[in-house]
Amino acid sequence: MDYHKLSEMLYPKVTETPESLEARFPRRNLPEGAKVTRFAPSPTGFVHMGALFPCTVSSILAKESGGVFYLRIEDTDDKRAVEGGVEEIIATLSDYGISFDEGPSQGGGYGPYSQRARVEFYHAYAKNLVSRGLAYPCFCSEEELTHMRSDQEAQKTNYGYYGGWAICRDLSFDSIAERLLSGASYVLRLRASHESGQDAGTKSKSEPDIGSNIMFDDPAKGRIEMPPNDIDHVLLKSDGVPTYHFAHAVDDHLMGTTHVVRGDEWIATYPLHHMLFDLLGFKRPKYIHLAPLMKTDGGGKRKLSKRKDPECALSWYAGQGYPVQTVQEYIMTLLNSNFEDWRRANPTAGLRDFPFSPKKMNAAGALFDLQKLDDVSKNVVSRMTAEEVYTELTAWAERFDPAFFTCLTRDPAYTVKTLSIGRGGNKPRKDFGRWGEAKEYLSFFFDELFTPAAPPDPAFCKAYAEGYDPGGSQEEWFASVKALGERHGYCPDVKQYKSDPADWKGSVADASASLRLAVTGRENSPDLYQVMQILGQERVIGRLKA
RNA sequence: GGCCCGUUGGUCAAGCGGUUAAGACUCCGCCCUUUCACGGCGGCAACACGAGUUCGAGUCUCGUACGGGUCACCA
Repeated sequence: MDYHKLSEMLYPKVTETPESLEARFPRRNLPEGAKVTRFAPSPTGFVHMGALFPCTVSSILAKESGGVFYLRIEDTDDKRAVEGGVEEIIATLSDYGISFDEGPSQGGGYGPYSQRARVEFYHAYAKNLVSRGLAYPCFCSEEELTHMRSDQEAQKTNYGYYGGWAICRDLSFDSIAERLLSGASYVLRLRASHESGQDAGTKSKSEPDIGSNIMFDDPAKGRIEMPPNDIDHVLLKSDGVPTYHFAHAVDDHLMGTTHVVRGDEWIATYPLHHMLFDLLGFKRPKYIHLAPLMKTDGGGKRKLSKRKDPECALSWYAGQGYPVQTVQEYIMTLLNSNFEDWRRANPTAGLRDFPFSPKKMNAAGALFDLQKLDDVSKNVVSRMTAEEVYTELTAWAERFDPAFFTCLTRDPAYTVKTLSIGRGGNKPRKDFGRWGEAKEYLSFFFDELFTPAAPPDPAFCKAYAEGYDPGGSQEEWFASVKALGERHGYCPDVKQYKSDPADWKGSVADASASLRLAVTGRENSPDLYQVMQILGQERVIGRLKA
């Protein structure tokens, strides 16, 4: 077989060669240790949790090493493309603090940055492989492949196009030429081995190829050892567009990627990638495989699903009113086990300052825990200033709760005051973590949201209202609560009350509880004195007497 | 079915041959406190199972069970 002649027949118009491409895309000139990483989504427009994880890791790895992080659109499957999807992806990631050094919108020296625009590159390498006898056209139809699969199942042999099952592997030149002339469609397959078909297909299982296994070291998973690839995988689909595998090899080589971060569902295809890089003469990148996010379902765990789980979509967090920073912090918490400790030690430090370590990543899939997310969020919100909360809260309300938005923005200074209670200092309040929760928390500050509740001791409330003096200090204020409470049968000293409860109706704590319920309509509220100050004399007295 | 990965309290998660097996979330108790929170202190609660290697195993090896992934002209 004259493979060179075959390659010319298959790709007569291809003018680029591996040599010309190597010359066009020289190795990146970067400092020692700089990592080049990428985010490579399909242009569906959606970024989901499962994608944000590897994306975050890639971004961090590049940034902290002074390397390059770029966006590459994997649009080889035209069924998935969505209008405006790329812009949507960029905008979403920008919200989450992730930006690219190179990509389809801003360009860069290693583009184009979408795979459809790179087809000639793949063909140059494909032609080269064919001319070296390492790839061949396959004319099998979908039906034939389906039959093959069921035969393999019946024979309990491994599935796939390999060895003796690879019927197009040894087609003669004339036979290929004839089919091409008749316009038959074909895919280009890798010739995974040169063994004669029969041997490979019937190799005895009791004689494994000891020592021929390939291995790689994954920082997250440790050393992984697998048998080498023996499947004649498809390299170019019948429309000439590459499969993920082939595009991965060509693109990541040409674009100088040093570290590939991806989900661990890709581990199974590693042997193919290993083989492709070797055959093409490329230096293999380092791989970091991340375990999938899990969630409890019924009794067991399962992978977080794009289709079934709303919390998989990033938009869900926006709708619930989780600050972006919460999601970022939570991702870091799941990604690196020492992040929480670091955060406690550095409560105000920026996320970028965290020393991320790929080795600290967990090998097993983490369970996505909404309760934990709430806790993280409360901490995040408690560290914000009242003005920051105001800005984010109103932005959320404008989109998701217009009525609430109207309340909040009617008097911005007033709203900021309500948000200031218990904020700042070493022990900030942690009343809410989601903007959706803030409405409930703030309800009594706005008359249209206020729901009155009957206090246990209306007489006391009324008496208190009669003598209410809004001008006093906090100390004077609570001295007056104690004094009036005592006259109504409430012990001014909680400890004394506890040791001798029989003599009293309750303690000053119960007196306060009555006032709180009357003024706020709730058993929980921030510091009552400050609440009353903000509400103003008229509203306080009105509610106490109601 | 083949191949690969995983399994420490309810959840997340340290641990790398010798530890009283960290810490966080949840829950419970106590303290602080005018209230509500915050905070502090304490408690409940774990190495999937079985062999082996070793003076000694959560840590190494093998097997079993369970969970997950993958085996497309999808990525």
